[in-house]
Order: sequence, then structure tokens, then C-alpha cells
Amino acid sequence: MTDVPTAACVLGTLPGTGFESARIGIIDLDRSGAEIGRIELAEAALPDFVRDRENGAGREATGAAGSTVRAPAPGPRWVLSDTPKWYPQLLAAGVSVERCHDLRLSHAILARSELVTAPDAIRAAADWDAAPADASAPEQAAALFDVDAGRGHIRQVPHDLEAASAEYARQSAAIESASDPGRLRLLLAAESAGGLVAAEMRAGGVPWDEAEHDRILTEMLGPRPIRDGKPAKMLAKADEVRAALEDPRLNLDSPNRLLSGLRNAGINVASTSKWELAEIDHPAIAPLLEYKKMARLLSANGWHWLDEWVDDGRYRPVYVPGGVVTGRWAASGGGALQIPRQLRPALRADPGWRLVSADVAQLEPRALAAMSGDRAMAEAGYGKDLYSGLVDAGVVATRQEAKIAVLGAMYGSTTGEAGALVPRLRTNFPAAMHLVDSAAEVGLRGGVVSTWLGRTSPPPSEGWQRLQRAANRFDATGADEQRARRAAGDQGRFTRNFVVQGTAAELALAWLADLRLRLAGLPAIDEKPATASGPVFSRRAHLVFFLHDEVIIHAPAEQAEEAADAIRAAAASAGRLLFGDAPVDFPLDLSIGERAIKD
DNA sequence: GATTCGGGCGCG
DNA sequence: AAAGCGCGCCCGAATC
Repeated sequence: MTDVPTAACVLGTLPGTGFESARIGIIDLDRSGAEIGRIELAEAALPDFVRDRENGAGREATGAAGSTVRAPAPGPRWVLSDTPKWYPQLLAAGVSVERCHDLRLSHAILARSELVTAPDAIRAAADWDAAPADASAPEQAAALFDVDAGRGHIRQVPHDLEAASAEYARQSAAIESASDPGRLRLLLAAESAGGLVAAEMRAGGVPWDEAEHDRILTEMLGPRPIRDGKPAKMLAKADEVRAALEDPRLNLDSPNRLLSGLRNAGINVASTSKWELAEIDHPAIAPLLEYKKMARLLSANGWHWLDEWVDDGRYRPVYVPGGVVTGRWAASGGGALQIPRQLRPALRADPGWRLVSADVAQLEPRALAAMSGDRAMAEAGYGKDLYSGLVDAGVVATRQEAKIAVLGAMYGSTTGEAGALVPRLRTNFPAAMHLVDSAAEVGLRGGVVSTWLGRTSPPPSEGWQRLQRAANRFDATGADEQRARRAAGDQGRFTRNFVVQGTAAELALAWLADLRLRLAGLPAIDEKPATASGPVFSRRAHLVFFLHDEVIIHAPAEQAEEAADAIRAAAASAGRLLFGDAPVDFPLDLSIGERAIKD
């Protein structure tokens, strides 16, 4: 067994009587997917087993180890039912893995992908169409959860070895039969790597300066109130509003009452939205907008949030890879994707460490230029700000116009300023515009579209189909037709945006996947381990934050420049991996500092 | 009392 | 004046 090259290891639980401790089964597969061995372990022995395999035990040596930044002999690809089910315990034990195949994430893609020509077997395996294991539940609670599997329990994928092995075989067959297996393999590898990164970022945590957060809250709102009362500055601001409206008892927190209060004061607005209020000239408006901002900060990211989500100097949100239909990540707790810019100063490196922050400038339009092969659009952004490039190319007059036009093109704007500007893009960038216009056309008619690597949009709902049928009946009313047209337009804008947002997400995932391997190859430092991070993350640069087109790395100060180089190299590498030699680049805004401040 | 729905606003 | 995509979260109000 020890001298056979193992390409993949399927992990799964083994059936037991329930009286002994849990047993884990492992199936070794060779490159053709054929079984070459089985191993059985106690659950407690799994971390050591995985560590040994990652270090090269159980497969042939393939050259000198440790001489380059990238590990020369990769470990096996771990086939996991669901990464949050398996990986957190490994990380807690100080073990990380290089690569995996997440069956749950891959199933979701393969069951829908247009590239899969024989989807029946995958689609029939409905067990695998399930929610991720709850990474926010502590492990002991997870055990209780299984006992209490009745009410309110969201179904998980099966975690046993036979089910995992069978699903892996189905998925492998689906990939083999695909019209472009290479693209799907890339997509599934990137998606699965995202699963690893999400678990790693949660385990490592974002270094969070609680004192700075408290200082920002106190400055904005006043000192933390006793119990759940409102802070002093907020109360004072509310009094200002009530005085200006001459309505001393008005409840500002109820949109209905606030709306009546505004109308009673002669302010005619249709809603209490800030963009509508901002247009009004009245002494109550300025303090009201300030009050709304304060209320938002308090409820979304106030002291209560700090107590719940930040512990021991680390913010640990729950990421949900693949949680958005387009392939973007979602978050299921802690609001990881909505940290307000106001609180950015609270992200702060540990002493002796740095935060390396980078985002891809205009990721989505660049992804569009690349996938459509639009040379003019690629050239407009090459090596510079894409929006300014549009001004330089004479397409529009100002950067602001460029931004409105480009967003309008990707979102399907037809009216207003964007609607007026989009036709200029159609003239100058016909390939790019043809791609999004075609995607919209397909959606409008009820069809599905796919990203560059083959993630396919969900078909419109049954309700949508019903609306379209109703509008085509002989007795359809004008209202029926209007509803159907509106729904069709919505679906068209969705598919238009899907191809762009989804392809951008793929580029970002490929960037992330490449980056985490580069960082894992950096040498461990001897001193100044990051105090609050887990064992895997305390001795070298590691990812701590990812938000669509942006990453933040926590790095030992002496490793910060290497981490920055890794970020840049990974972005270039991801661009080549997806788009080959297309003349598109993905330039980064990058900064190194104790804090993660952009701009 | 527990659950859903929509307004409003934060992020890309 | 929010037109135009994708989200999550909180709150008040409606509903059971």
C-alpha cells in the first residue's frame, strides 16, 4: 500500500452500534478512480492520519521536498461529504489539508450545469441537495442536535463512507461525460478550495480591536448604556428631531409613525428612506438622517454584536461558500459581508503582525471583457483604472459616467442616466455587450445561462412559468400581460447579471485557491506567534477575510511583503488559469499596515 | 407567544 | 430619484 500513488481519499463515517466511539473509514483511490485500499480508524486518530498523508506517507516520493515555495508533492485530494462537517476538527487539532473535493458543493453545481450531458444520476441523488453542516454550532451541541433530529432540523448530506463513495463515483462520471470536463474540474476544485478557506478563516478569525470598536461606538452614540437602553447621544438626537417636527412624543423607530409625523409637519414624502428624505429642505431632516445612521450602527454592529461575535480579539463570522446562486459566498451569522466602513479601523493586526489588504479593481467588468473576448474593453482597462480608461478612450466624458454606464450594462438599466449611456458601450464594446444582451434574452424567454466555468443559473420558478402562460391565454387581461412582462424583464436582468457576477466569483475563487496554497508554503516563523489564532495559523501569514473581490491577510511583519507578492502572483495566475492569454489583467489595490484601511 | 413579511440599510 | 444585480440583518407590524 505504501508505495502506491494515491490520488484521492474518500472519508466517511462507518456504521456502528452506537456504544463504541465513532469509527471513520477511508477509501484510497488511484488516478483512474479505482479503489486501491481501505482503512478503518477511530475518530480520534483521524488528525494524525491526515497529517501523515499530507506529509507524504502512503504514496510515492516525487522528488526533493521543501526546496520550493510550493510543495512539490501534493497530498491526496480529500473527498469530503461536507467541509464544515470534517475540517474544523482537523484545524483544531493543528492539521490543514492542501486540496479537497467537497461533495455537497460539487453536487449543487453538477446537478444544474448545462455542461453535464448525462445529469440524471446526479439529479436523482436528492440526499445531496442539502444545507451545509452548521459551522456555528459548537461540536457538543452538534451531537445533541442529532439526537433531537426532529423539529426545525435542517437536512444535511449523508456523511457515511458508502454514501460518499457512491456520490463521488456519480460525480466523477458526470464530469467525464461533460461537454468540457476541464472547465468543470477547475470550477469544482476552486469551489472546494473555497470551502477549505471558509473553514480556515473561521478558525483563524479576523484580528479585531474591541477597544477601538468600543471607542467608535462611544464617539458616535455615547457611552454604552446600562442594560438595553439607548445611548445618550442617540436620545439627544431623537429629541432634536422631535423638537423640529413639533411632535414631542413621536416614535422614530416605527416607519409608519415616523411617516405620519413627517406629514403632520408638512413634509410630503412617500417613504422614510434616506434618499428621499435627503431631498427635503427642513430642519428636522439633518438630525433625522443622523439618528437613522446611529440606530443602524447600534442595532447591526453595536455592543451586543461585539459581545456575540468577537471573542479574545478575534471576529469569527460564518461564511457560506456557494451560498449565492451566482457562486458568490453568503454569510449566515455575524454579518461578515456587511461590516460597515465605519468599523474598518477595528480590524487591527496583532503586535508584530500586519494586515495585507487587496482588492481587484473593477472585477466584474474585467471578467466580462475577458469572457466575451472584447479586446477594446480589455484594452480600456489594461494596467489602469477601467473607468478612467473609458474616459481616455472617449467613450464617456467622466469617470462617474463610465461607472454608471458599466454598472447599467451589467444590471440591465434601461432608464435614466444609465439608460442613456449604455448605448455608447454597445457601440464601443460590441462583444461584451452582445454577451450580456444575449444572456438577458435567454432569461427573458425562461432559459438558463452559464458562467465561464459552467455554473448554470436556476430555471425560473413555477410561479414565473404560470405568469407567462396566463399572459398567452386568449382571455388574458392587460394586467396579466403587464405582470408577465415585468417578471420576464426581471428574469432577463437576473440572467444578464448572473453570467458576469458568477464569472467574477470564479475568478475570485481561483485567486483565493491559489493564494492559500502559496501562503501555506511560506516558512513558519520562530517568534511572535499570533496569540488568538489556532495552531495552524499562529506561525505564518494566513487569510482572515474575503469579500467578493477583496482579501485580507494577517501576516507576521517580516512576512508581509512576501504575502503581498503572493496576493499579486495569485491574481495573475488565476487570470491565466481561467482566461489563458486573453489581453485582460486584474490589477490590485494593495496596502500593508497595522489596520485594514482602504483608500 | 411564535412565526412571517416588508421596509430600510449595510456590503460587493 | 431611486431607476438597475446579488446578498444578510434588524426592526416593527401583521398574522397565526
